[in-house]
Amino acid sequence: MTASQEQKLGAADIAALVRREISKGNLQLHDRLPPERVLAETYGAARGTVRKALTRLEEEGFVEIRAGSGTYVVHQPDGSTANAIENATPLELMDTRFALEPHICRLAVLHGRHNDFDRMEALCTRMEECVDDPVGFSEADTEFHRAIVDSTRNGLLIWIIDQIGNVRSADDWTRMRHLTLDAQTIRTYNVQHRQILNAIRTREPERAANVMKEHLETARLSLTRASET
Amino acid sequence: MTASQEQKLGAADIAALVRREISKGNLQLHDRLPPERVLAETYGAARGTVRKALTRLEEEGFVEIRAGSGTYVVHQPDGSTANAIENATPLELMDTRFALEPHICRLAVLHGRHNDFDRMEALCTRMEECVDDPVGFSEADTEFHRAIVDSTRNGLLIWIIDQIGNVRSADDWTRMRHLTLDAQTIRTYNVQHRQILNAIRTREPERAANVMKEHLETARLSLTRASET
DNA sequence: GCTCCATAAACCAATATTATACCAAAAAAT
DNA sequence: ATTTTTTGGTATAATATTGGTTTATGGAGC
Repeated sequence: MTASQEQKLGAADIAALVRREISKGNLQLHDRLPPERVLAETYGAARGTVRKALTRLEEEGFVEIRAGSGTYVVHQPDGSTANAIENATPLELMDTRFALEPHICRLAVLHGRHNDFDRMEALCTRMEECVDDPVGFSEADTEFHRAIVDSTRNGLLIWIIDQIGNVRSADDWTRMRHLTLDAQTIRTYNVQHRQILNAIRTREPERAANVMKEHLETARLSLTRASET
Repeated sequence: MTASQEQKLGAADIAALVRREISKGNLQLHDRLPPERVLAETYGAARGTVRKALTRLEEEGFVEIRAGSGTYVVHQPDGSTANAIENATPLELMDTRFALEPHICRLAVLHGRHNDFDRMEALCTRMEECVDDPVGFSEADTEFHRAIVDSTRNGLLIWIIDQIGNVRSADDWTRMRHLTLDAQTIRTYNVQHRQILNAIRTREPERAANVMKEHLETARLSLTRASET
């Protein structure tokens, strides 16, 4: 398969390698790949072989070969953010949150500042006023988790949570969610939110992470309960 | 490894370079780029070639060429995705991996199948053959972590790790990384990779997660050590 | 034997690049 | 205002690069 050492590379192998470079992003859209004669040398193959590989890639729609000019990349490696996110199932989402949010709490303990905590505090009170308003609660809830990740000052994490937030607001998905949001559940969530905030405020990373885990566990339970209905 | 070493740069190459400077933010909206004659010299090409590149970029809507005045940037790089990722610092990246990968190991224990493990196994051996080849090791390493997340069958997580992989392959960032990859470090990594694989194979979620944490801790250490240089 | 595939070399045709010169629009200096 | 400088716009002929094609050769597997 992957000929690691100095094996002979066939046309198919070379095609695979180049195809991979493209999906990997090393070769981007509109890039011109090296001349056939150069490729031949770097892959240790004859020009004819490289040529076969490229012709095949052209048929597959990865590249475009222009005589006298060169071979160019014509393929967006399905960067469609939308797709991976739109198609995410509620369970996939829960697993992802399980991975991210407890550790985010630890980081919030490390990097959070007073005004971050004030913002969370405000959101807690707002949620407590929404015991009978699932929609309002849901908005505040999203913002609360967003506030936590904001306090980490980690742009990458913030961006990821942001993207995930787009899933949470997907249509049928929110509908499902609201089913699970009776007053009792909201009250439980509120208690947990307070616990999370306190743990972060008192700078206890592990406790913060654990409380977040419990919180997510609760959320997962009401989810699976709802989907059994 | 774009074909941009000491080769002669063609119009397409120059267009690609400028396009990237724009997406990256080094050239911002309404900035004027250097005169064609200067660009020609800096890129080591004739003016006509630079000209072709710029004309093409104008057609693509990246720049606007005004006779007698100059060439100006007219393009907002799709802020959301590219920016958060391109601008991520190594430390932000480490924190993010700390959040994700241990839990991903747990999920791999739950959902992984035999052929997943076989793939990881193959990558382990490949890495062990790369003790003196940092570049080859680095590739295999990325693919190993990718294999783990693949085995979770969680499209959302796979997508996230994929995005993060793009950071890892950013230019100056890889350069920094290779500095830290002496043979000794690679050997340490290899041991840890084996431990991770074994823990997943024997279906021990917590042990898998913990070994992954250790692994990341090691990586973070060699990173901070490198940046103090 | 045969076929399939890869190699190597040579040559052709399409395109790109270079180097140079000069023009026209805009900006800057006077 | 006018001149000067800078900048893009255009043209051209020589040269270099690149894909396209053909041919002859050799090896691996059937």
